[in-house]
Amino acid sequence: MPEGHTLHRLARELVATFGGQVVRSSSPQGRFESASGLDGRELVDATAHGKHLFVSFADLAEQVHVHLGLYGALTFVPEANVEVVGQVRWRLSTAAATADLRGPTACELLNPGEVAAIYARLGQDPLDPGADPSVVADRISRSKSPIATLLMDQRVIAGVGNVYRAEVLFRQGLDPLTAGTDLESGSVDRIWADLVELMEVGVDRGRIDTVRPEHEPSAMGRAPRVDDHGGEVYVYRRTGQPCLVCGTAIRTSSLGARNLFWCPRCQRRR
DNA sequence: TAAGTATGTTAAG
DNA sequence: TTAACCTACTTAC
Repeated sequence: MPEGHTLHRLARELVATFGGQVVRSSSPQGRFESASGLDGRELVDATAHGKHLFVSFADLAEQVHVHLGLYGALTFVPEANVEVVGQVRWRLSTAAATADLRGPTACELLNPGEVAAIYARLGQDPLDPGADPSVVADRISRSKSPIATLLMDQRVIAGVGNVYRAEVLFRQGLDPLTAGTDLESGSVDRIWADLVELMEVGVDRGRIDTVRPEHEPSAMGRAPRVDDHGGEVYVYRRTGQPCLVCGTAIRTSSLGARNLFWCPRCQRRR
């Protein structure tokens, strides 16, 4: 679930569900000690940058910082008095709704300086309308690291995870191991534009769909297929299966302890 | 019941 | 580069 689009969607849902309302706040699991200090306060706003979520309350300078990590989740139920199931780090609720946070890497109350420090170390977010893609292009064009590594580096681009990385490289026809310095001019701009498009779709749908209409399995005479992660993709976790465009078996390897997926025929070094 | 897996990040070696 | 961490779910034994 948690690449950048997920956090932006959750920020939107938090505002829609609790914005401007006095909320109950608790930590059923007990591991978010600041939760009780937020009880009875008005939730003012929730924003996301990259994979980080920030929640603010009336008359409180500190903000709650949430990072979902690999398997954290924030789920909403349109009811009050919901039974606690499993490990719930933070629960927000009103008479009309309950939100439960499970398994986050981070759930902490941060002062303005600490929040600023997180923003300072993050790169441009494709989902931020004010983002400056030229900063990203400069940085990538000067790096010898593989484009696959650079795309996942949150200091360069904030919010891209393993699925968007694999999919945008396929859509751009790029070999994942191409060095940043070897990318032809304009490549990074096309990657950025594609990420903006794909991630905006991700926020709207709550899933990662990257397959163009002409390559949909249904359009190719095959049955529709949706991966466990909940979207329709070209290469992510499709190891050994035929490429939706050329039929070549999708390959996988490990790069920096993360799984890499690509089509050896459609994705060439240039 | 245990092991393995996952869309992530940090700190230790 | 490796291990550790946070949780739920699937698969193996």
